[in-house]
Amino acid sequence: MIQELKNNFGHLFEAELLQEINQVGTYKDVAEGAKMMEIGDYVRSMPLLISGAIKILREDNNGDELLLYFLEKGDTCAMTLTCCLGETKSEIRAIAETDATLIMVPVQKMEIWAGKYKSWRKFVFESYHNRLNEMFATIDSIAFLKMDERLVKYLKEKSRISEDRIVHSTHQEIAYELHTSRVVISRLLKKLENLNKITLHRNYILIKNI
Amino acid sequence: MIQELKNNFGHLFEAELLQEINQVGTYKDVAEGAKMMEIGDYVRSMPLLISGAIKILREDNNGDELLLYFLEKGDTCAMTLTCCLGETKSEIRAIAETDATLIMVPVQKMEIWAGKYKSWRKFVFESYHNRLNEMFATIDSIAFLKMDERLVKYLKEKSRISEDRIVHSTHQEIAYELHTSRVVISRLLKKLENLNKITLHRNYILIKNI
DNA sequence: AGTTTGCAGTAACATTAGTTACATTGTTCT
DNA sequence: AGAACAATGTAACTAATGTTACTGCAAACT
Repeated sequence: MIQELKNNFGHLFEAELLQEINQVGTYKDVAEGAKMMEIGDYVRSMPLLISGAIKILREDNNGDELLLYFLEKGDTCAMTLTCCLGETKSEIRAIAETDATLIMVPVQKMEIWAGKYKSWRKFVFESYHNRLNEMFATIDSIAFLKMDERLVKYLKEKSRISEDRIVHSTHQEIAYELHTSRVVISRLLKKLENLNKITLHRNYILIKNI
Repeated sequence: MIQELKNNFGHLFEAELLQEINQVGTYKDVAEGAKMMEIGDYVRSMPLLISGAIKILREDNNGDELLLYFLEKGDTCAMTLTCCLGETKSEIRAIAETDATLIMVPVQKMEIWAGKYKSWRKFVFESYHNRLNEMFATIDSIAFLKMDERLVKYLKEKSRISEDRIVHSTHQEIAYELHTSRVVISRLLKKLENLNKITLHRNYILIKNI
């Protein structure tokens, strides 16, 4: 198991820290679709993502969802970082986008390592930084783009994340994640199909050249 | 000067750290409207906000702006935190919303203190956490609210930040920050006035009960 | 095979937001 | 005062998005 750890985090952490992570961390496999964190949850351990992808969602008062961003291997969840320390609740929902493997590190270690290892501090800071930048990108999309452009970005990203030219989503699911209605998505997808950029099928979409 | 530092950050930092901050930090006053950071800037020092408020803006390719959030006393700019370490450029613009006072801390200290002082680590982590939460709130507004609701939130926040029931903005300025057109803002403001929630004047708006 | 269910296609319409154009009213400058 | 300018008010229109309602089709179930 230490090998996977080294593959994904070896360039970041020194051998000693890798050892520690391997000792105290527990490996965990999650299946696609599994809910890994819910809004309001208290977090007691920190996940380091070894493989797969996690999608991070936000929800409003009416239960409407919005996709914020994806986490990929080498990432961690910024939310847990201070939830752990600060005893605050999660503001977001995390769901496995694909099957995924992760290492769960106990909360206490996080702060100890932050004092002990410079590389750990760097990792934590950079994680925050990356999450912030993803949030900026998300805000750009919502604020500056129209729905058709957001849809194209969504399809590209979804395809990239799953390493598959087929996006396995229904129109309704896409509508949820972009926070719009199914009819709107169907309409825009049909336009993309007419432009020969995608091909529509039941339950999946083939990405051609977008 | 050490007194102001203690007032705002005394509950966070131990005496020794306060001393260090006071020694290496330089106090700086900025006037309302001053541009404190531009998109693409490299950041070489970290600001701790003593008084006043800073607005943080995002810009798209066409030069259209969007207000992200405000920083208030006791806050710091999350962007600088890793820009300093990572040598990356700023993704945002910072403009003094009111006259403000801040302490500029040299970059190098930031990492040194992170290893040395637990309270500093806590502060930095919490800063990130707060910024992330503000980003969530911003995304909620953009994604889930209609323009009239966003406008009401904006006016409330603006009034709160400046501690003034009068918002000194033109319709055009508001339109920029909410990324819409002046006509739309004028229209919605007029509705709010008809609902007796505000009173419109040239160059300013009186907040009554929103 | 027949029924039920979920997904997708589409028309028709409502609402919200963005755009253009122009009038009106203060302010500032000379 | 008169000219020039900035801010606001409003109408009329367009575009984008959201909503309702109904259709056909495919998969799943009995």
